[in-house]
Amino acid sequence: MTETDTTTKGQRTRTRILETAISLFRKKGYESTTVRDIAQTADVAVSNAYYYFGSKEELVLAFYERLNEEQMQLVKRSLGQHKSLKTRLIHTVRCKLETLSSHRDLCGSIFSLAVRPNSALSPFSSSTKVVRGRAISTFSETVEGSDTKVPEDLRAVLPTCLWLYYLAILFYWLHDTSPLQHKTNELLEQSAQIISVLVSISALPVMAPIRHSLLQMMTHLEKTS
Amino acid sequence: MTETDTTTKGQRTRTRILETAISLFRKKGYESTTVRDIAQTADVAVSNAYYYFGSKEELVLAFYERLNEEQMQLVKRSLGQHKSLKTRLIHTVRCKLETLSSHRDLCGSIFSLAVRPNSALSPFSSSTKVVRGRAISTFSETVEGSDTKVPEDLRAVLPTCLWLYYLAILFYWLHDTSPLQHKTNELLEQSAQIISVLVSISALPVMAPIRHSLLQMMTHLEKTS
DNA sequence: TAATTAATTTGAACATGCTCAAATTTATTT
DNA sequence: AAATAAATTTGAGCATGTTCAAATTAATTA
Repeated sequence: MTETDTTTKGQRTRTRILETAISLFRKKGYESTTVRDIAQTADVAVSNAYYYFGSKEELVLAFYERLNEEQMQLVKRSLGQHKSLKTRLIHTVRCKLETLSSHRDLCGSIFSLAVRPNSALSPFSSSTKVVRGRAISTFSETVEGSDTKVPEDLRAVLPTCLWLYYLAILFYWLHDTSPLQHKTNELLEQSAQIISVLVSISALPVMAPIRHSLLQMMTHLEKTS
Repeated sequence: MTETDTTTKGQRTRTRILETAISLFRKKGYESTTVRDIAQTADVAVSNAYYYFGSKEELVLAFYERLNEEQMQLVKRSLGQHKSLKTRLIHTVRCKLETLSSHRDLCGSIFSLAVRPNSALSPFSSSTKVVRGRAISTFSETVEGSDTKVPEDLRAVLPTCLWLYYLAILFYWLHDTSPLQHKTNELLEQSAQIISVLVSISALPVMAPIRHSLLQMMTHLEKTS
């Protein structure tokens, strides 16, 4: 505790516990990392860990937020290399999965927790509003910077749609047992192709009713959740 | 144990445990129903329950299968009343949700379990292959009986697509806190509209590449999982 | 500085999913 | 029927997430 260290003892303990937890999660995964493990490694009583974090879930949420930051940075680093919506979308999703790739089982656990209604981790809950907003904004960039012409009205809802699309891919990826998850890769390329073609032709007269329905649906959904 | 009862003692115990479990799940939900609860109510030692069911999860899987049966019957009862793909799809999904409506929290728990990779409950795992197949076949009927013209090639993959679509709606429904889940209903109607229009125009030349991509994607996906 | 309040830490438990070796019951063989 | 094998049942106990009252330490007040 030097002179310049204005942090309180509790804050330091908290940080130590969190860092220990993340490190152990990285090393051994979620299930295999015991709260007792964490406490012992952080040189602290189990109940002390619970003084700072209400549950093991809360600990993993912190890790999740950190992964999110990594994802966004990795996406940004080389998104500019791609011009078409298709390749940009593939790049974005691929980067995101890349970030998660060394923690697949951990992500599975998080996803499972997040999917439970009333969970604080739920991607639709208000407690993840900030993180969700940032995630969606990533897809805004993916859309905005592309040379694919996107109808004005569609532009407003497309990022959210793509974020939902990403969640679906993520879900598939979590369950993909093929070597190196190559099946997810194929799914990604095929589906990105479909999406980009759909967006391209969305300006055609035949697509007008669909575009209209989609807009109505999305705006309605965003009203509350 | 009458003369006509050819069941073995074990079979009867197994059934008793299962029925007890389902009844308790219905009454108190998944989390609040303890294996000890089940065993005690079924007049059996905890370890005896584990002799018949490898885990609590396995018990809930049986419940899930039963709900599935109820769903299918409810769908069939009045599917014939609807002709267009759109109304048939809405009817099918609505019936399925209806069956689950009195067990929303339970379904949330099941869904959360099911979503976890390596889970026996996973909708993609081989242990749910039978149930999954039946669920998809329901959507086959939904498609087959409609007066909407579906291109031959699309017909092969559409049921699976609709089943995936149903899972998405189900997910939304689980998180829908609006009164009587009316938002889910709106989502259902809008999205069913979009799907039916997409299917209708899928035969048009503009849609050829998309249809082709979709087919390739779906057949590739179905190869293993 | 002494007293008091607040923040932090701890060890001892609890609840629940699950396992296992041993006991008991049922079925089969000789 | 006796002996043996197989199926069923049990109680005791483990592992892990979690809680809590009490102890200890740090900060504040009188």
